[in-house]
Amino acid sequence: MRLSHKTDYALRVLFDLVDTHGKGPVAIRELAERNEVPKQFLEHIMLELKRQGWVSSLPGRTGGYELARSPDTITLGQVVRAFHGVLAPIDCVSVVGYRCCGQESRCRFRHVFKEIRDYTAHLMDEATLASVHAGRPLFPKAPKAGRKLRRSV
Amino acid sequence: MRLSHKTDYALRVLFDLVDTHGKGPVAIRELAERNEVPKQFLEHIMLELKRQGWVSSLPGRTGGYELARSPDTITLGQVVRAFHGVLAPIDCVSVVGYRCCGQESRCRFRHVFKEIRDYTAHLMDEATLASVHAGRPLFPKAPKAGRKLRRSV
DNA sequence: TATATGATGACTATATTGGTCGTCATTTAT
DNA sequence: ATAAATGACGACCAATATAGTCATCATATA
Repeated sequence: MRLSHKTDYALRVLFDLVDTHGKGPVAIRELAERNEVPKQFLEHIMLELKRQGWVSSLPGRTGGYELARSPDTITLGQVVRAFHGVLAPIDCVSVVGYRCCGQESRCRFRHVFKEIRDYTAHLMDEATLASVHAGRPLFPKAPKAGRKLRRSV
Repeated sequence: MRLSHKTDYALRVLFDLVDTHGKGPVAIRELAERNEVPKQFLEHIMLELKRQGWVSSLPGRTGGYELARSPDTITLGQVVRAFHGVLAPIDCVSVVGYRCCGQESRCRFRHVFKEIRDYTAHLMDEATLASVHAGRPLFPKAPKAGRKLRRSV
C-alpha cells in the first residue's frame, strides 16, 4: 500500500477539521491554503469525504465544511481504503481485492506479504482520527528495527 | 509499498532458482513458462537481477541463468528495493526517499505510517530467500488481527 | 554452420495520478 | 433585489509509471 497524494490530502484536511471541530464550518479555500492542497483538487476530495458521510457541507456565503461524525468513529483504515481501494501490498493477500495469480501452489513468499497486510490493517483500523490526533501511542507496539537503520526504506 | 508485477515476477524466478540451485543453468524460456512471466519482459528483469549480482548467466546453446550467491545472503528487502525503489508507504517516512511535504509541523499521522514502514522494513530485511524458501516462521511474530477479518484489506 | 542461448535499445499501449477549467446552484450580507 | 461568497460537479488534460513488445545482435555449442 503506497499512499497517494490524494489520500495524504484527505487526511490532512480531516485532521484540520478535528482541530476546528465544533467551531463552525471551514471554507474550502481556508482548508486548501492551510494544508497546502490545490483548491480545485480539494473540491473533489471533499465531495468524496461527504459521500462517505465523514464531513457535511453548508453552502452559501458563510458556508464551508465540518466533521459530520465524532473523530473517534473514523479510522485511518477507512479513509485509506476509500481513496486507495485496498491496504494489501499485493492482491493475492488482499481480502476484498483478492485476485489469484494462478500460482498459489508455487508461491513461496505470499505469507510474508500477508504478514505485512495483517499488521498494516490492524494498526490502521485501531487508529481513529481522535486517537491519532491526541497522539496516543499506537497499539500494538511494533518491533524496533534497531539502531542501524541505514537501509533504503 | 505496493508490489508491482515486475517485482512479483522477479521473486517468482528467484525462488525458482533456489529450487534448482546447484543443478546447472536454467533457460529463460523455462523460467518464463514455469512462472507464467512473459518471456521478453523477463529478459529485462533477468538483466537487472544480473546487474545486482544475484544471478549469473551463461550464453550459448546450453546456457541459462543460475543463482550467483547463496540464498541466505539475498533478502526480500533487497529485491523489493531494487525494483520498487523504496519500502515506505509515504515519502515523508522514507529514509532514502525522504522528501519533505513542507507540513511536518502540522502532520499528525506521519508516525502511524512510520510504524508501518519500520515493521515492513524489519520483516523484509530478515527474510532471506533461504529462510522464506524453507518456510521458516517470520520473526518477529506479528500481532493477529483477530478472527473477524471482514474488512477490506 | 545451424541453432539454441542471452543482451539490449527502441518503441508502444494503457492505466493511474494529479490535477485544471468552466459552469451552475445555493445562501447571505448589504 | 443583488452582489459576493460559498459548494457541486462533469469534462478535460498532462505527466508519469507500468507492463509490456519488437527487432537486432552477440555468443556458445551440438
